[in-house]
Amino acid sequence: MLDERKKKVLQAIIEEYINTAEPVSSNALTQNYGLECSSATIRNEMSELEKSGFLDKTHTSSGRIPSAKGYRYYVDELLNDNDISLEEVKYISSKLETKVNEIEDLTKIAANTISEVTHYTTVSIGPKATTQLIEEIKFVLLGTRMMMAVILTDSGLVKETIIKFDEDINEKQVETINYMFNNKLKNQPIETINRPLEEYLYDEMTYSVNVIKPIIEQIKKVLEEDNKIYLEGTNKSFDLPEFNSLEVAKNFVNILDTKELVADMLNSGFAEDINVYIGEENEKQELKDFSVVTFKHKVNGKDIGTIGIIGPKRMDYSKVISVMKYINKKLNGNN
Amino acid sequence: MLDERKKKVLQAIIEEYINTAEPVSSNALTQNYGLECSSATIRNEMSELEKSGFLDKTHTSSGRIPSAKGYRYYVDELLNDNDISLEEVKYISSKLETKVNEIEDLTKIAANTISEVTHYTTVSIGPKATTQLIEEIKFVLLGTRMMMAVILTDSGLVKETIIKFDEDINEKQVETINYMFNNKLKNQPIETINRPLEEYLYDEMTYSVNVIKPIIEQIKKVLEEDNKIYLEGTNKSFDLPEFNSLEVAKNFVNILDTKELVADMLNSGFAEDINVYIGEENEKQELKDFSVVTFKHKVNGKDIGTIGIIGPKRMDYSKVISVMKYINKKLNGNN
DNA sequence: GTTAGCAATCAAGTTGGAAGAGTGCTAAAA
DNA sequence: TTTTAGCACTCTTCCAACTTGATTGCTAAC
Repeated sequence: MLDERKKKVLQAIIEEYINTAEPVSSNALTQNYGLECSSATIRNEMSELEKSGFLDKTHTSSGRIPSAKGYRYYVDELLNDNDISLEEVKYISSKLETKVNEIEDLTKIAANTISEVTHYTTVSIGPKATTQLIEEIKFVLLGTRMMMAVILTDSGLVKETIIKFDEDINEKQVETINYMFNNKLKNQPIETINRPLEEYLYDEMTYSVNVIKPIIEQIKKVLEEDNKIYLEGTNKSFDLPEFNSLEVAKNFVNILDTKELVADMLNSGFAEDINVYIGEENEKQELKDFSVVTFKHKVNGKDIGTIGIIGPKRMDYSKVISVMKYINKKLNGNN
Repeated sequence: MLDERKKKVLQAIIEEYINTAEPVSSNALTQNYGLECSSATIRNEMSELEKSGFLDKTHTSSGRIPSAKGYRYYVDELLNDNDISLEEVKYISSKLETKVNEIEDLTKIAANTISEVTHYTTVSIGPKATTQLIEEIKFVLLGTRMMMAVILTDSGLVKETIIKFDEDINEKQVETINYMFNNKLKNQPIETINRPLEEYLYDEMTYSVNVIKPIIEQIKKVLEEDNKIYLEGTNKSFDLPEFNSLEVAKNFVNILDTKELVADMLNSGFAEDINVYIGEENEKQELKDFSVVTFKHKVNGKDIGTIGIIGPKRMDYSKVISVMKYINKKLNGNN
């Protein structure tokens, strides 16, 4: 589709623009990109790349900037997905070796690492519990009218919640509840919790609806609720030249403040891939001036969490994708 | 110190400036503030207020803006701390009636409510566990090498943490650990956990250091760590005219991104009061262009959480303080 | 003590070049 | 046929001069 030199020119323009955030002139490319021709020739190539829609101009006599189509071609065909230095590899490895007790902390550490290495803002979210199996469910009495339920899923996710009662509960009851719920739910998919209330009561008439009902309701609530979203390096974005525009800065803060938007953004990608959404490719209008790169990381074949970068369309896709690939590999390797 | 008319003029200037964010001219005050005199007289008063340090000018022929001293006088002497409408009272009451299972959720809801009513950004943090008594401590086995510890404090705070072991643990051991730790720590202040390792082992030699040590370490860690900080309405600040300055916006994002700074800010206030820090009154340099208002809310005489507003020095102190007082009262009442 | 009137001050917006960066086109060279 | 040099043209950016309008401070009269 594009001949070799056009590819080279396009790649050079995109990389120069990523570095400088300024429209790229034909002259700028003759200096450092090893294109064996004059600026006039490059101008001709640029003109044709513009006609084919890979480049845009801000005004008649300006240099070129990549179009959405240009970025897309770059991401699909031209980028180097191993753009990661030895120092970065070392830094990432040491960060990921941090001992964690909860699997969600791993996601947070990975998101923080990505933000540190790429200098972009990252967002992350834990896994939806609903995709998993209940491995174990435990109840602990706290005081006399309060109980904690701890649910362990097959991929090591731990969810806990407090349940309050209108009547006193004793240790004996808790023991039976423990037995009963594990009996019904152990190694079952999460939605098993939705069985009719009567089924819980059928075997164990000893316990009143007043006890069973709040337990089920609260467990359902905590398993179905969206996970918390963690932001890392919000301020890093504010060092980018794009953020000299107040409108851009404000949109960005609005996006990060809208948790549902961020959650949708993170949940929409395909599980197997690194997902790249460039500008208008984002489903959400609000994101049209930004690029988003996300990936879900897995342990034992189960989704553990999703991490995303929100940055300018002029994002360093090579670096971002390289780092994400490396981290993804490391996380899977580290089981 | 200030005669009645000067007070009136100062109050009028501050309130006008809070509303408009523009330097206030002598003319502007003759319109709406019921000062029975001409602009020339007001100019004379303004001139004297400036000499005493209550007002500043941005340049020789500009209107006046309040100085830090002016704001301080306003907060201490002039403001109306019952500046709250019936709608707001209703809204707040309904929000605070939300049923919560964890006491920290109450802090979050209150912070969110304050942000909604005042249109400023709020930050909130849970109580430091270290100020409380351990009411109960429970251990639950998860799998074979993982345990969850749940600690309940006397003010109803629940902390939980996961502990991993290098050797298998059985239910019998968990039972004894439960007994042993409750025996040593129940109704004790949190720092009791710091007793020498040998003391734990003295009575119960059955358990190896390999089991006891990670438990103690992890519990200490989780009790001592700073609570999560929650932000509400970050984007609300970006609608303020002050945030048309990129520098201000950037500083603001940097502040919110620095969790330690926000935590210090929230933890520094006095427990009994609503604390107001105007501009340079803030301990932290970074906050010198902002005002911070914080309060700790209590239940049963124990600190439950701290909520703060970060906004421009031109903050609507009347509204903010009125709302905080009302919420504080409500939270204590609702126990 | 208060006020009207007016000169002085200063920010902010407007205008009009001048400078500079970059393109597009043409015609010559390879 | 492809590449290149040269040059006119376009458009942004910067800056200085000027205009406008808001507001004060002062003075003299009320």
